[in-house]
Amino acid sequence: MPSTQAAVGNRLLAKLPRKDRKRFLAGCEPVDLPIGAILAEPGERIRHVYFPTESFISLTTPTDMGTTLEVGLVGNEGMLGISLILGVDVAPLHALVQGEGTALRMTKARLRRELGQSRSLERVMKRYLYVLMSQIAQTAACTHFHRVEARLARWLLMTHDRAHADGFHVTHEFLAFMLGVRRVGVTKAAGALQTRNLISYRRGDITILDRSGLEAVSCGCYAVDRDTYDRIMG
Amino acid sequence: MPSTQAAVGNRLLAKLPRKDRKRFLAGCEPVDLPIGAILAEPGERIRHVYFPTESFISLTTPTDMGTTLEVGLVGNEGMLGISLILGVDVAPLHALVQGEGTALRMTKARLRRELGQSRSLERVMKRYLYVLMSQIAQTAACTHFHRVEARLARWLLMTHDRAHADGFHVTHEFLAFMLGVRRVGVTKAAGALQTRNLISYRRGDITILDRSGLEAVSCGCYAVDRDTYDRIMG
DNA sequence: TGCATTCTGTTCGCTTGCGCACGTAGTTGC
DNA sequence: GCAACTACGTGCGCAAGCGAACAGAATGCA
Repeated sequence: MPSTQAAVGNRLLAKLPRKDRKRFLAGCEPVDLPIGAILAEPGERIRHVYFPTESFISLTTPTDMGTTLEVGLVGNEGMLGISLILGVDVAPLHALVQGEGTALRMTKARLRRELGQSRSLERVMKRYLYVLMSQIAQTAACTHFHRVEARLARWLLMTHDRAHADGFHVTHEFLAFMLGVRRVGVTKAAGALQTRNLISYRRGDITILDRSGLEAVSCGCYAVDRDTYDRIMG
Repeated sequence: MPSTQAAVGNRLLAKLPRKDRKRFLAGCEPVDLPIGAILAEPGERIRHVYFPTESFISLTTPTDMGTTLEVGLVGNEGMLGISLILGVDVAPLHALVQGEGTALRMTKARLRRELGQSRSLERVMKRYLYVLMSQIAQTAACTHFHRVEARLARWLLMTHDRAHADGFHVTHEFLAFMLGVRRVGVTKAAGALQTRNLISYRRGDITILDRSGLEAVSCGCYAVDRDTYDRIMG
């Protein structure tokens, strides 16, 4: 994939003016992110930032009892390592590759230099941080107030947006991990969605059949997130 | 209160170098924040930033069904309106004065100018944003996994830190609103804490009797937040 | 002093989700 | 072709929290 293509592949970078983008891309290294890879751990140093093109990444908070909750999802609409823009090179969250595929990667040092040279870059990254922060707050409320089925629907829609395909691989076990519930809870919720012909799945392969149906089942949180992104980034 | 005192009154501003702080304070206006005042609503324009000195402010996310969840708490260790540092003058969260008292206030325009003149100011604000973001993520997990009693204990500790007194005014009804649970749930949890002599309350007046006891009852989230603040800001 | 209001305590039946355990069907590997 | 493994389905009793309703106690105001 030529680098101009790759730029368009990440919607954040696509927003940069042509000249800035060209220089920025020259400092990026294309990488393939394998599923399950851990790109950041809370409290640990950040070495690179990642701009997913095909891949997507889950941001999770671990808790005392070993449970986990996904609080953010990063695909080609965003980036990983955004806290560098705040001058903090320590990761606040756990980052796990959830959908394998390509991404662009840049070193911390290089990013710092780029930020000094492009106001547009700084602007885009700042705005994205605002969106991400809003998403985390929304997730906090959603997780508390909404039922597993609605939350699952939201998760599927968010993932669908970032997966560039109607089907993707994810087991009930993994979903339970992300949603912070039991595997059985996911099995039930997913079964209900399948019965209504909104999705179909088979041994880890989930296919989205009816997006608008899912939106109806999901809580409003999905729409809120999307609107926030459009309002701030658009 | 003379302005140098007021500076020390807010721990964020206290971190500025003497010269920057002096100029910054000259641009601030001391205000009294009455309990219940709404200083920001999601989606609305931000006009001022606030640096609480005695007062403290709840950050909440409203949901579709009229319920609410507190995702952050701002006292003299922080500020309200931090999103301006990201170049977005639209409030992401609802801000409600929870403890009345003094604060310093600055207009959006003036803050913009100050940010252009003081790298220290920018640095401090950026780091605080990181802390706040971490706190929101932590709250997401806490709210989902921990029982009302533990969450209440955490809330009381956080508020105690910001109230500058062992006693403060808050009803079960209000607490329920913040924690996103029924009033009855708060009554039960608070009753349990009172039975163990950790707190005492009477018609809206809560007094903290045993901080370390509360820390034992609370989930680890309180300690996590405090440690993050110290690590990043200290 | 009396009445309305605010705040707290308690009860009842119900739903969601939990932990645990076991069953079953595809899939992989020797 | 059989064993081992992975992924999904189901059932059980249990606890937390919900919605609704009502009762009592403290306070404030007329």
